[in-house]
Amino acid sequence: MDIKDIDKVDNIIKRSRPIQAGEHIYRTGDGFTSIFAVRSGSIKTYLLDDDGVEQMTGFYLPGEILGFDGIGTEKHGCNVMAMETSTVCEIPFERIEELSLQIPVLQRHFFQLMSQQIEADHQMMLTLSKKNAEGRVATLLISLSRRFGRRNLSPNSLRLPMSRMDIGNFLGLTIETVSRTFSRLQKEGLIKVDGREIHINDHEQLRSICHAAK
Amino acid sequence: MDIKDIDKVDNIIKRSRPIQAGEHIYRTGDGFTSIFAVRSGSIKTYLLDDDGVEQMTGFYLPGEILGFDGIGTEKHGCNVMAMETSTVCEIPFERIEELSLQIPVLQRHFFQLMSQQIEADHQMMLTLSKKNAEGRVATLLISLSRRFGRRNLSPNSLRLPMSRMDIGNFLGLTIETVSRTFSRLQKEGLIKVDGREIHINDHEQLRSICHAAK
DNA sequence: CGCCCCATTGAGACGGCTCAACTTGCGTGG
DNA sequence: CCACGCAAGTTGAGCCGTCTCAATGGGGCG
Repeated sequence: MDIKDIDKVDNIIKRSRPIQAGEHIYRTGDGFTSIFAVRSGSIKTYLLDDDGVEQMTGFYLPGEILGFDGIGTEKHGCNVMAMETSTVCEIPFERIEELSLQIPVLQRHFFQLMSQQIEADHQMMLTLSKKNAEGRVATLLISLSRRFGRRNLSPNSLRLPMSRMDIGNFLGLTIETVSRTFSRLQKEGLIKVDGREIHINDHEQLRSICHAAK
Repeated sequence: MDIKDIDKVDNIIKRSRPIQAGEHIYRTGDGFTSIFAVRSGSIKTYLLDDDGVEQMTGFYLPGEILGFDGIGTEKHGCNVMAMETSTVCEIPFERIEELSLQIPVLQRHFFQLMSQQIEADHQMMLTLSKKNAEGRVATLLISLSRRFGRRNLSPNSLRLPMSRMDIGNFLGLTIETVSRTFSRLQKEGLIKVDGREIHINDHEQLRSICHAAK
């Protein structure tokens, strides 16, 4: 993309105000107008079905993009909440569509982003369907570590943006099982746990227990 | 879309030869060039990870579109196999991208299709994470019933295109549990099972046990 | 007919859930 | 300053649903 194109894209982005922990950016059923890029903080997305069951569908860190649900129906299909004070960029989707017609690489880029989301969701299906508690927790830690590393933060020392409850909800486990699993991994020396502070001692071994095994 | 546009789209579609049961359309790592629309038969997509663990990621029936994985990386991220003799239309993705620049509603349409795939995958995450065996099987049956109905087939009487093995793999259950669950639902009178032939006696009650409960 | 594959059914093992008690950190108010 | 309540996390004991292992029953096909 050349400078002029980047400028055009830049012009349609709205910088939004900070969002407080626990505040929603949008909810299921809200009209779909925009997608969002996380600038700081951390965001969770979750389904809330009729009988009140919650399913976390994703955690989003700075640099990541969310909101691709709801293009089909014009209504958002999930809830989006800040897990801590966060800022996001709002990107009006109609503008993106218009610009995409002029800038082919932009169109390609959004197809790619959505495709990546689909692949990530499929990996998550594998995790939920085929891994035991240790494998699920290890997979989450490796994922977070990689994403922290991409932002030039230490991949070995990280602060979990989410509660045990959220982790359990995301991974299909109870908070008790999450807690016990952290304790076990710590006892085995793979990680060091102090509340939300996690230190990864042995990446290799942690990665090895990500492999599916029920 | 006006007639001329429909014609343009029609011209880029390649009608492919029939594909035999068990034959692959593409595999993980193959270069991404096209998406596919199912014309007849039925198709399954699945991940195959390093240690040989398989995770079914979707079943596709006539009228449905697959292959949105791999746009990001230019390589397909899953395997795609015909479950019975099937025919598909191949739609070269570069052609779609070119046409989308000329026909805005086409671009919108593909964004919508991918968005719907994402929402369906999130629903599947909820199913895998929060439902017990009965709920998972019931959810699959309701989904198939709805999709058969959309094709003007009976929503009450359907022939499963996939084996018990595939169902178990998809739902994160063993074939034994799938089998036992079918038997239990039959004993309760909700469905009638005869191998792959399923008759749904009580839609209402079947739908009611789809609700999450572990 | 005999073989093989798929499906069904049973018995026992085990991982994660449920329920419950206890700890820790934090904010509020006396 | 401490007392108190509250929310989040940890740990233990027992239970339950699904997996594992094994035996048996068809159905299609050479």
